[in-house]
Amino acid sequence: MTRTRPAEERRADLLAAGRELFLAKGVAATSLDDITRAAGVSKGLFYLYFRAKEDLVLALQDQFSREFAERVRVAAAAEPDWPDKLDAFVLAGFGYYRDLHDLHEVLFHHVHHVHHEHAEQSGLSPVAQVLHDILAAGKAAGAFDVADPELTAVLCYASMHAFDPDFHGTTGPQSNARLILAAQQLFRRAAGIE
Amino acid sequence: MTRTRPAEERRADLLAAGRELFLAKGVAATSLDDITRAAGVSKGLFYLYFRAKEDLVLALQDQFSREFAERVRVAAAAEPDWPDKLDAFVLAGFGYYRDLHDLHEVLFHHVHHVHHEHAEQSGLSPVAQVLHDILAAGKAAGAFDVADPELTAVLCYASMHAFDPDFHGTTGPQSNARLILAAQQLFRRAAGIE
Amino acid sequence: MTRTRPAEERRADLLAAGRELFLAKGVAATSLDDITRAAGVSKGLFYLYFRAKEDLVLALQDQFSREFAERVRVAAAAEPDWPDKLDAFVLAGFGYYRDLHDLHEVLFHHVHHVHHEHAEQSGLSPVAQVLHDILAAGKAAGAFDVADPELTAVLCYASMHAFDPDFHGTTGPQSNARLILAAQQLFRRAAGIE
Amino acid sequence: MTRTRPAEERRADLLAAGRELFLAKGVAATSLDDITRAAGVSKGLFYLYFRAKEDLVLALQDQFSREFAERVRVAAAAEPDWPDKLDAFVLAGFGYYRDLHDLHEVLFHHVHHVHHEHAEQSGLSPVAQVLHDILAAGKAAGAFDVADPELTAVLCYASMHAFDPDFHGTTGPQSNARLILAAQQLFRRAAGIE
DNA sequence: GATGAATGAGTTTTCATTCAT
DNA sequence: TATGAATGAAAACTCATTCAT
Repeated sequence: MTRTRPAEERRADLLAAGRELFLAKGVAATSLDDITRAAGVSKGLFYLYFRAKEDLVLALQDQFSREFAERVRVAAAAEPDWPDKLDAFVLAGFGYYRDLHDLHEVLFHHVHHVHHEHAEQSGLSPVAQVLHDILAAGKAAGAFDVADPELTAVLCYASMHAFDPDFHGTTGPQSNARLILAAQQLFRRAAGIE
Repeated sequence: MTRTRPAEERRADLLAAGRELFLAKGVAATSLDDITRAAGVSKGLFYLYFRAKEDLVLALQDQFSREFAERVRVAAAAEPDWPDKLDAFVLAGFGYYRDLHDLHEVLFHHVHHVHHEHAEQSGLSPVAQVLHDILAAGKAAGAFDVADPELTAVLCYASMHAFDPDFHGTTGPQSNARLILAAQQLFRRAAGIE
Repeated sequence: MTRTRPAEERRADLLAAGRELFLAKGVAATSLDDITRAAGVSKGLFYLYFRAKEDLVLALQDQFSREFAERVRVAAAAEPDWPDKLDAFVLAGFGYYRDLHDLHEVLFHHVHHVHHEHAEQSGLSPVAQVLHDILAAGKAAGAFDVADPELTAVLCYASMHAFDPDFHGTTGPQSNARLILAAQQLFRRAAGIE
Repeated sequence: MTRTRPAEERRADLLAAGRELFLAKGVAATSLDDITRAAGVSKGLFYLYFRAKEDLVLALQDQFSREFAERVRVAAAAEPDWPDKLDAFVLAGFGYYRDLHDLHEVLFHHVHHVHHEHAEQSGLSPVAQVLHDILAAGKAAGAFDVADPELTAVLCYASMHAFDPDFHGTTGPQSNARLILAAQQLFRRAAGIE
């Protein structure tokens, strides 16, 4: 079983295994043994692709942030009207967040004092940035009325933590629908419409 | 130094030592040796008060949630007018969240699968419950206009994650003021006033 | 088998186990597992007495140097006449060196560039120092004729490396006698007598 | 870069790389990766020329001993008079020993039980053999007076360990001169002259 | 001949937990 | 009640060696 695979795929295998296991058991509780066993490779191979366990976490963080921001950006961009952009943002965010919130928590909070998650550029998380762009553009277009688009974007983004099933108490399909409606109302009201 | 102290105080000593150390170094990086040394007791004594290290974490989680909810409840109750209740809630929450967010992170995210943080009772976190009570009461009194007080409370509570200095990009006193104002506007709009 | 033993004895057990194993297999080839198994203790206990494997090596180095120097000093001091002092020094050194030369090699040369074995005080090894004291005193007493007692002591001490059975080719009891005689002749001639 | 080079050169490259790295970092701390990278070849190729890492060490030990013995032999042979032969032997030995002592240590002491350094032939190290030849020939010629030329050669050779800068305490050019003089006096006296 | 991706046993070290005193 | 010496199962990481290409 010493088959040589393309480096790209090996790396992807390890990322996938890490993602799955970190999600299931948390970063600290997942050993390198777990990861390499799940990826079907030897322990030594891991160190050919990552210098340490922490490197894998970092790579997954990067992957996560890019994916999430791209999803909500595309969903909002597909709508021509401003209120619809907000609703689409919420809906897309709900889907992604629901699926991956746990991964987010697990990836970004496993080490204390190291989660400067979005310390780059304007200091905004990629997702908050997308929402900010929408709010600012809508305000400039005269469609929205919001005093502080930047921090309102941050607050609304934070409110999406509530999409985490562990966060709010209720479950079931109709509960999802209620949550989306409540969030859409919140976002629209935050934008000063309705 | 085999002094017998009241059990209550022993327990409090250990809780205090754990709180301090978990905050400073994270749960995983804090050993029982650290905790018992800081509390000035032997390692064996720890197991007379807690069944495992995890028990201490659970006890601190409980302590944390109760304190936080009580603070915002009292702050809101002190205001007679409904909009002021919301503003007071936000202000008190901001102060508490800012101070203790690190502790929260450290306590609730150190191990996955354990942060069913508020899975008891109605499923609502104590803090979200307080906000829900305000929204529902205000709605019943005809002061608020909100479609889904429960989930709106959950969403607004979640938006307080943005109080985490690591979460939003900006810092400084005037940034704090902006954040509070933006949150108060959001909460009021969520309640259908303004 | 969780018997509590006096710390002194535990430490001595570990030192003895390390000495034996290092001698038998070398420092690098001896694992902590080997050491603790030989000492009949758990791996964890080792770290209650030494901070790392290297600490054990250092402790053994110290033990070794003190013992060796003391032996030859006492042997030489027991003889009143100067030539006899030299012979006694050689004889005692032969016995000790024979037994422990391997240990010496293993302890002092296992790490490159760290063996500043006798960098203290006058820069002389304790053993060379003893020989130097004899040569210098004998010279002062008019019994010896040696131009450079210090470096001659160092050279003679170094010549004792030949006591290592691996160093010279021959073996057997009569070979030992020959080696001692040759060394005693060398030392006396070095001292300018005979 | 799959250039086929003459086997001799490949082998020499690997020996050179090993010599350099072992000297710089010690045998244990030098990985095969280091060696093959330094030699500019693949890891697999190494095993075409040596059966194991240990083989490389053995080959270097051999190289070392032959070189050293040849140097002192030539130096002594160039002198017609017997006392001068001894002095020349010491001088050449000093130079070589000083330069390469570190390499010697690193090669011969990295693993215990392998340094039967000169267990072949007559059991004498090549260097001790050269000195023995000088002493025996000088004795036969009536120039030297020494009871046991063989073991005296071994002892004198061993005394050259003192040429190791780490062995004796003092340093500096005048210290070197003193050491050489002391050694020459010792050798001449060992040979029964002066 | 030559490569280098892959292996996996082995290493040092940590620490939650137990239990004889 | 209270102690702290002792345990031993894990963890992260290394590296000599192999072998399909």
